[in-house]
Amino acid sequence: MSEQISIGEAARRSGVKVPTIRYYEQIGLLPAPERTEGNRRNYRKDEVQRLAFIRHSRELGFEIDAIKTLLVLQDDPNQPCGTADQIVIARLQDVDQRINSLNALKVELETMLEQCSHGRVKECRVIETLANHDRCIHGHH
Amino acid sequence: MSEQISIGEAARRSGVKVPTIRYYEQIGLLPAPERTEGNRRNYRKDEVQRLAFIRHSRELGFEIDAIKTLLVLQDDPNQPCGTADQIVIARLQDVDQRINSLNALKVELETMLEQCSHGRVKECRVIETLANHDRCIHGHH
DNA sequence: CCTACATCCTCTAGCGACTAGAGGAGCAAG
DNA sequence: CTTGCTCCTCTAGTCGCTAGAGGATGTAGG
Repeated sequence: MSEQISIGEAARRSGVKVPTIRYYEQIGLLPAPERTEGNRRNYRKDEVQRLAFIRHSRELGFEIDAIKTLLVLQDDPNQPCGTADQIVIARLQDVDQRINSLNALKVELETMLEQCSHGRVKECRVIETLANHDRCIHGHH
Repeated sequence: MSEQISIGEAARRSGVKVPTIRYYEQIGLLPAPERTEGNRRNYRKDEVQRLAFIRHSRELGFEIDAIKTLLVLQDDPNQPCGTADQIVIARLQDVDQRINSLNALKVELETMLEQCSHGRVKECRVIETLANHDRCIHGHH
């Protein structure tokens, strides 16, 4: 017969924590597995594989809903992959936006630090920049 | 006497939404303002200023707890500004890390898209890359 | 066989930083 | 006087987990 895979073992193999696996089952992202006589979850290899898929997708920042769609696609290999493409493209745009705003932020934070005289709060540019958004790098709005 | 500033007006001036202002009061980030006869919040200019400070800090990604500390510093101008510095430095490191991992992500997502033949899911690299982390850009682990 | 101890089970509540909605009161303009 | 806007409080929901209580089951050693 095929191997017995406990939830702990599945966690080790997939890199998804035990409570998170149970959570995924609860929200319907992962189907409920078979149980042993003692009522313990007993995973099959393809379920562990599915967990790894989920984990990788989460690492790439996909939302649970997007992952659900991706999993449906994976289960039906004759579907055109345009939907998957679009999910990835949307995520890519999101990532680009985040990178841009984080870069702007980085500049602003660095400027704050450079201007700080390391004296008292009274003449501290850090506090003042936070207080007075107009003077900051983003300018008026 | 000084101007009457309703919560809606304070929201408009500071850029913080009305329910968020009430939330900030609830968690003790913003002191409870005076009330009018009709039990409405009545802000003073310095309170609106404080809201703008909070908003800008949030935009820069500072956590509420960090902002609490920054506000205490702002209120006591004779304190050395080293604490403020450290908060900013910590945030800067965090931002740097995020930028790095987002850039790695971007590359991976782009690679996925480039390899996709835009056919069926069966031969789609997008789905396969997600399923098979080993083959992805990050390599084995 | 007994005892530790690890692992598992379910269930509920908490996190951060809001956001949404119910149900009602106050206020200004027409 | 009525319409419609803003305001009030309160509770519950969002996302993706994480933590903890309280108990059952499984395994290894003595």
